[in-house]
Amino acid sequence: MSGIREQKKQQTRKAIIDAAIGLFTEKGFEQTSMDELARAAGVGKGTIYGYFKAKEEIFLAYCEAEIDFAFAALDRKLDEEAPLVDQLVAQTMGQLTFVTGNREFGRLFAREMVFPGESSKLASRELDMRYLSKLGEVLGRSQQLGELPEDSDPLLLIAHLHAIYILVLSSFYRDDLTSMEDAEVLVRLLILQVLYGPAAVALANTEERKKWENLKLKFLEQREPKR
Amino acid sequence: MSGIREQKKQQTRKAIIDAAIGLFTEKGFEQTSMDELARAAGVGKGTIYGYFKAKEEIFLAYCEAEIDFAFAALDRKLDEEAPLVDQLVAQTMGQLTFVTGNREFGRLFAREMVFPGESSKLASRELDMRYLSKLGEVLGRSQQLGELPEDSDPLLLIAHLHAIYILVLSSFYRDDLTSMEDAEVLVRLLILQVLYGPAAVALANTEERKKWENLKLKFLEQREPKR
DNA sequence: GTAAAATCTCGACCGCAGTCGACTTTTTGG
DNA sequence: CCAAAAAGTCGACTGCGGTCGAGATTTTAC
Repeated sequence: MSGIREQKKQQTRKAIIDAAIGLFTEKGFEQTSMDELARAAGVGKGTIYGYFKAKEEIFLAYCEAEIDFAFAALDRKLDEEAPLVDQLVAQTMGQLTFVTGNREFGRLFAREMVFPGESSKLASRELDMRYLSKLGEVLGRSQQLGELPEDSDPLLLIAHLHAIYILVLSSFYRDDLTSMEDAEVLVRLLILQVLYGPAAVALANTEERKKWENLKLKFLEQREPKR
Repeated sequence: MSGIREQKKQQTRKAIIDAAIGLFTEKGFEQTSMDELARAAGVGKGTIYGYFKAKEEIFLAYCEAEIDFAFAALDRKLDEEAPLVDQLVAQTMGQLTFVTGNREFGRLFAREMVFPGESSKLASRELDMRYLSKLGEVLGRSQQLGELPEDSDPLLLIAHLHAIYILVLSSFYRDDLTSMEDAEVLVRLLILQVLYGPAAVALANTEERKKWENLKLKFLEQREPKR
């Protein structure tokens, strides 16, 4: 009745997450063992599993904290007056920069978000909601301004933009993209294509098209030689 | 000089892969232990690591065999006379059906292909080459037939189609899609959008649009209630 | 206040992927 | 042909994530 138990539980939970944030940030996720984490949190190892189903779930809790921060920063930078394409590119690149900031962290995070296991399904859904609704706002404003055809379907566009984001993230982890500039070129072209159809490359400026030609060369080169 | 060694090595390698195919197919990847695999292959556990860097690498070798089979089947079914959109949808759905045939296998496979670790980067690159060149052929034919604007960039289109494939795969693993019919609706609409711009939904027939409306509802429903 | 029930805590323990170094087999070179 | 070097094989061992059940702590019921 008194709720002593509930109180303690909150404390313990916090202790675990705090310890995780410290250790993961310091030594990385894979390099932190559960024994270590338990010791740092001042609880038995078994206790942790009363709060989290798996190590991976602690990782997601850790991510949430980081993401809150990153999203807030992104929001501040977004310019609502800029052209639609620029806003979308900025949003996508912002996410990308954050996720790939630490390569190993990013890969784990991407894997969990894009192909979640049973245990991370809920967490992943919650996280990408925010991202999707952000895009929804941008598109909504734009549609009202007449930048988009009236009969276009916002959700379908969002799906597509999400697809682009995942693709670029994947390209990064497959070493098809090696710099953020390259990534931005690809993102911009893909977004142009979605918004304006397959002839959209023509809309890019000369500078971008040159960069794109280089990117293509690099890509094909890496695959052609049958080795 | 005699090459006895080389010969034996090929044998051993084959024995390991064969054992893996048998066990993975029968009991699944995660349920098969390296000790078991070693016993089945008739070698010591340590020996396996002379042939493969990690369990995951054996998994990819296993995948290659499966994929060869699936691709051949797909090729036979593809109708070169069909409209571009139908061909692309068929190709994408074929892949999807294969990969998700076994849910757990598919998730592991997708994770390795889309966000490969250092050890699987090469294998993943080789595998998706075939898929990409397949799409390239289809698009090439189509461009010659004038179904596509002359100034569209095939590689960019391929990138986009790949993005769609990954997105739909992801949606499947996030339970946003629960049937292959749903998946096909989404794939078709996304492809239409890429080929003909954001107003393309209008190109779908009434039946598909109804299905899409249902899909959207289900999607939003699952996210709205703050629980 | 107390005894029974419910809940939480703990670390020894399990099964696993991957390593290591002692041992065996093949190749080399004189 | 033989001994030294190189290459390959092996399973006991290590460290890890996750489980389990005995015991401690809180809540409930009277």
